[in-house]
Amino acid sequence: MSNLNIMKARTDTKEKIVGLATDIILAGGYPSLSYQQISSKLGIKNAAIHYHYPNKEDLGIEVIRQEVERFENFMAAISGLEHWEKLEAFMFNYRKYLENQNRICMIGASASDYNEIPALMQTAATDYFKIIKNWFTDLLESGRRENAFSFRGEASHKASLITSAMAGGLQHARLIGNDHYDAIISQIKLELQV
Amino acid sequence: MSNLNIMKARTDTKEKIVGLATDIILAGGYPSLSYQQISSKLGIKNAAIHYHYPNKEDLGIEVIRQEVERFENFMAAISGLEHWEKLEAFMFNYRKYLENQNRICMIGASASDYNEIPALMQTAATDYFKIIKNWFTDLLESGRRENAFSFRGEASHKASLITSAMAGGLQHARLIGNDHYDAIISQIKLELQV
DNA sequence: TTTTTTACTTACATATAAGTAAGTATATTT
DNA sequence: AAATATACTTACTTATATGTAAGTAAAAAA
Repeated sequence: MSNLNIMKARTDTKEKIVGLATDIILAGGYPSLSYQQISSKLGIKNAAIHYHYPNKEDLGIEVIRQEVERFENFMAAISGLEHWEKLEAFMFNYRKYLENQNRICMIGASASDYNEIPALMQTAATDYFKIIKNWFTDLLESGRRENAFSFRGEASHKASLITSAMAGGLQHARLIGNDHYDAIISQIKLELQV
Repeated sequence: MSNLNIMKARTDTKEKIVGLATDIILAGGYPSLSYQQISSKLGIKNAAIHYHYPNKEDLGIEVIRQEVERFENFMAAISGLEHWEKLEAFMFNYRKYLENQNRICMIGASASDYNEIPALMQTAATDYFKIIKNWFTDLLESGRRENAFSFRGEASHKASLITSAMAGGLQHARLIGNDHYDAIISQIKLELQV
């Protein structure tokens, strides 16, 4: 019991650092992430962050790793749903970024700052996007086979279109409002109807 | 004659600064833009840039202003074309970013760094995107009316989908290769066919 | 109870960023 | 020919960034 609490205290700061770092990256990109912002918000010193994550790259990699982990858990959690339900769940999950002060998704943040992030983050982001794109391709392919979705052309092309439209839509919503994102979602769904 | 040359020399550095700044912003975002990079490439000193553009915001605004100007010239130049030709021209023009070392478009760069750019750049980017989206909406609407395009739903929704997919596609191409962007373009065109 | 580990803080090093003030050579205008 | 404007450079200021080395209090292990 006291052991449990201690374990919690031990990892509390470390977890909070990653949580805040994630937030900052989704709001302003990896280059905008600074030890100052994190330490001041947590009431600790910069060096405390370096203790847990020796350099910024380590922290950035951990942020992406946890994001991938979250998505894998999400995929597992909705694996039993119908095709349309899966699609809706994915879109609903994505829309949360918008509601959280116009955050964008990790893929979009990594891609737009691709030339400014360390090599290991680049490959981690690539791997992450491949997971998402493959998941979406499978969903579209099996959905069409079972007559839940209707669309022309290759499922992988359609998956490219939809994932990039969603990621781009989150970004553009910052410029012209959240309606833009919602319009994209409704258009995607409309065009998948049988 | 000598007057012309002098005029050219007078504005040469200033133009080169904006050109380089544009390139840097499309490659790494506005926060990655530094006076050092520009001055070293042009063989001048940082203060020379401050002479032409007192602060970074002035330079950033001029970059967007010139980008909008270019797009307006482009729209004017292709205004006489057929619907499909206009669409192809727009997509071809966009694809040049990819070929130029995976640059992204100005809208995508502004949107992903939205929280890191000055307020005047934010509104300039918003105005720019509205111009593009309206142009695209008009193209789709008149194209459908004249039976060149076929699609379900509202033209403005379809325009949102396409513009965000293209901007997002440029970014994602950095992660998984240019085929991703080409797949999006071919899917968009396939889905517009009558 | 002594030793060691954990999770920090203090203090500092180093780099790079934007921005400014004052000086200067050349070209242009008067 | 003298005055002025242009397009810079030199030299400096200030702020902020990542990162490191050494010290420390409390908890855990031996």
